[in-house]
Amino acid sequence: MIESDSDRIRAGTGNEPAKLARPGGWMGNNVRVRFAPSPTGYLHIGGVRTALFNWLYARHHNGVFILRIEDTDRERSTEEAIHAIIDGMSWLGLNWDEGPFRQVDRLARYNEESERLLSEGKAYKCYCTPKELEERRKVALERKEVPKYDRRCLTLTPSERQACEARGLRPVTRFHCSDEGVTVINDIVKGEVIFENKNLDDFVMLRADGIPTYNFAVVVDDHDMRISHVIRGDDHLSNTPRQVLLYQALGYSTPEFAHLPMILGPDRTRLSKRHGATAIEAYRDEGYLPRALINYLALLGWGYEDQTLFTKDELIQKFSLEGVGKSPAVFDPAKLEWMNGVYIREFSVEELAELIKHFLRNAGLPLEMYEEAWYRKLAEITQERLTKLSDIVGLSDFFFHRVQYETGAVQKVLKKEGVPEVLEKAVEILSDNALEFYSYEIEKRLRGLVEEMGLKAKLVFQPIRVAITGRTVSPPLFETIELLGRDATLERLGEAIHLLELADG
RNA sequence: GGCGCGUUCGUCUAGUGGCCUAGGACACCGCCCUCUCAAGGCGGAGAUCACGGGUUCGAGUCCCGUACGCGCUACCA
Repeated sequence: MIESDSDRIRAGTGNEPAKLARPGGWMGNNVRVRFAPSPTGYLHIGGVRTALFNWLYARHHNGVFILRIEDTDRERSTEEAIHAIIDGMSWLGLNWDEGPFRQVDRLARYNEESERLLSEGKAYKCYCTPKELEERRKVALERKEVPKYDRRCLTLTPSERQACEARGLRPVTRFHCSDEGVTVINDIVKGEVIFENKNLDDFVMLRADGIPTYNFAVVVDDHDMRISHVIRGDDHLSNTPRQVLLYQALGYSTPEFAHLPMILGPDRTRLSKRHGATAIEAYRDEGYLPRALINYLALLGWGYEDQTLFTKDELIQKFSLEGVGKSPAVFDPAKLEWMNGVYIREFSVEELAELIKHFLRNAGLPLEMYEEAWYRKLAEITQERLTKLSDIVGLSDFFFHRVQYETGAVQKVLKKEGVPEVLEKAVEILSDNALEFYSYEIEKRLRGLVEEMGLKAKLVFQPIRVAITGRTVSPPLFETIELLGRDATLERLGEAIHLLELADG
């Protein structure tokens, strides 16, 4: 999907507006949507959900999905974050048709539109310093007044302006909002929302260094990129009237808006770093599957009848903005885990074996100890026990190194009456060369032992399990023995017997 | 403070005026299966649809108010 990150990122470079492909005219539709993250941190769950809804909407309508990096915050934007976004989207299979565009590459274009507004008297230069602004805001707040910019620079005379310039003050450009009337947003998910213009103030559209602020850049970009539907988090709803006013001032037609409800943490505040792993990479590293993440995230804010499991194609086919709910959703890791397990169980053993090896390798285990076929068997016996792929490590690391007894396992299982005898008999059985070392044969013989000793099966199998795995919980015993191999099994049994003798003496 | 949005089982949701004595999924509990853990099967508990008023023959569904939560109110996005 990505030919070369750097090439892609440069796609919008130049002093001219980025070249934008024509809409997919052959289908006769013009749905063009975008995901526009700011690269100020990693790609998080909330962002992915927004990206996903945009992507689904585009794919459902055979439209165009655009990736745009909103990097106008020069302080906090990083190249690293841009790569994290690109990698994350690629990994999830949320492929984009145009971009990634970067706003820093389009500075000349914002400036051009800003000049136009300036010359039409719809915007003005403001020389107030951040410090002064901050001070006035504080005072207003103390007096319980609404902290609004007082427009003192709106009426600056040319000579006053010159005086400011002479003092070395670098102006920002403010958009002049009308106090009259109302701005109505017809939001696809929220419905009609009415804002009184008098509650808006003259916000900064171009900073002193010529870099646009969000509200301005987003409008120019969405227009230039001919975005038909702006689908984004509803934290942007309150900003929408400012943008609509800009659309009108610039003579642009407005797109459709669809504001998605937020994703919340368990404390019901917007999901963030504070809530633990929210970076998409963290989920990838823990062994969550893209299809599980996508399925789960699709259900956060959207639903389709009673269905909970969806393939990507079904999602594309069934998704609609009308099906998006209005209220925020709490992110539930437990349900994601369950769903991930469901998808893990759908893999063939060949597929799962490959995935599993990757995680074992990352854990530093010596993969070369075993052959291909061995890993397929491992996959087979662990498949229904995995909820995340990384679980494979804790479930099977004992195959790769000496037994480390789990705390309590020895006391609870091994140091019980009759255990040495059980283990010794097991050694006897398993060292019999007439025994073909396959789980089925092993099971037959060991069950014979159970019968012979007249014990409950558990009392025979649990000691053996602890002896060879060090744990009270493991994959099925007979398969585990087969996979461990005769030598290692006998060795471990022997060690356990020895351990018990020492304890006795 | 102002403005905006939201409110159905613990969680995600179905529900668009009568089919709702409110359905499904996760989580939880019990039973079955069973060498452990899972997976699977069966069953259970869990929501006076935030609260209060209306409209209507009839409201979770429409209207108004209140409460609570969240968001915006930056030379962040």
